[in-house]
Amino acid sequence: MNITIESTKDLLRSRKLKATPTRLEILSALQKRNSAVTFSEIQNICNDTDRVTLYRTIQSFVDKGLIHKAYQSEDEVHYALCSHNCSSEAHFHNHLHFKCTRCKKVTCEYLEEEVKIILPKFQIEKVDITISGICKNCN
Amino acid sequence: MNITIESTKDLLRSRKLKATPTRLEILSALQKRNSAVTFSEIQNICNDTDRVTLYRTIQSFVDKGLIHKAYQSEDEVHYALCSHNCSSEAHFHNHLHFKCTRCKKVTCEYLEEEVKIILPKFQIEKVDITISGICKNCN
DNA sequence: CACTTAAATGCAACGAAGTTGCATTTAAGT
DNA sequence: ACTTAAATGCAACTTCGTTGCATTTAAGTG
Repeated sequence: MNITIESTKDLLRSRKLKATPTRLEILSALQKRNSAVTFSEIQNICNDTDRVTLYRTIQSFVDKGLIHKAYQSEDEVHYALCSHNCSSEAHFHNHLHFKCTRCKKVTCEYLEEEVKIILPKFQIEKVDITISGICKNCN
Repeated sequence: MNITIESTKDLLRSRKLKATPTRLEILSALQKRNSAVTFSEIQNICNDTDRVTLYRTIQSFVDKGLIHKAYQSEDEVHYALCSHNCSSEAHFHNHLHFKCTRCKKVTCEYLEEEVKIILPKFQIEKVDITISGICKNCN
């Protein structure tokens, strides 16, 4: 499926978000790349948009299940596009976030074999896995 | 092995840190509990110590391998005592951080069966696993 | 196409979190 | 007791994120 401006507008509208220039800019930038973005990268993309608007835009995207937070130990929060089956309620699946120490990109990766975590007598609700190392492209 | 004030002082000195009252207070508080602490909890423990000193104390503890950051998605950074084999270089082992949604405590947990994460063509250097749910005590 | 309205934006101000420089104090070795 | 490098406290500052409010705009309606 090709990504057009119209399809991006429709995506926003389907989540009850107005298709404003700033939102289209951020969302299509995210669609074009395969890695997560930080707030400062979003600021660079939208040079003359007020930072308050950007904070609110990110928040609305998270609320509506368009993006999710992909945390990384030492630095900024990274935001990644949600996949299609991502809803507002369930952001985290059996995927993980990989931070490459060489190219610094944060990507969502999916495991062929599901991770088995056994904690007797605990109830597990959410699992976040963050890995750092050298990514496929840099290796 | 019993934990005495003297043994805590020695621990500090063995890492080339002066055994000051504030440091002893924080470190022995950490030794007494089985869960990680946040900065604001440290502030409560050391009421009349300047927050700048607390920031610097935490930093020195992290630098010297006494504590490590145990991140949690939504809230503050939590700090946990390092185990004995923890050095300044290698903070993260095959353990994970568990945040209980009921009692709010963050604890380090160890897996009997090691987690197997297979990412073909990637080089894995560090793995951080954070889990939320209901802990053993609350369950 | 003009009109309406709720949503989105920009601006100013604020608050919280963490940092830096510098003067003073203190732990610990001599 | 003396010395000195390390640790602390204070003041000031930066950065990050938030809130209130006035203005603008997307998108539905006649």
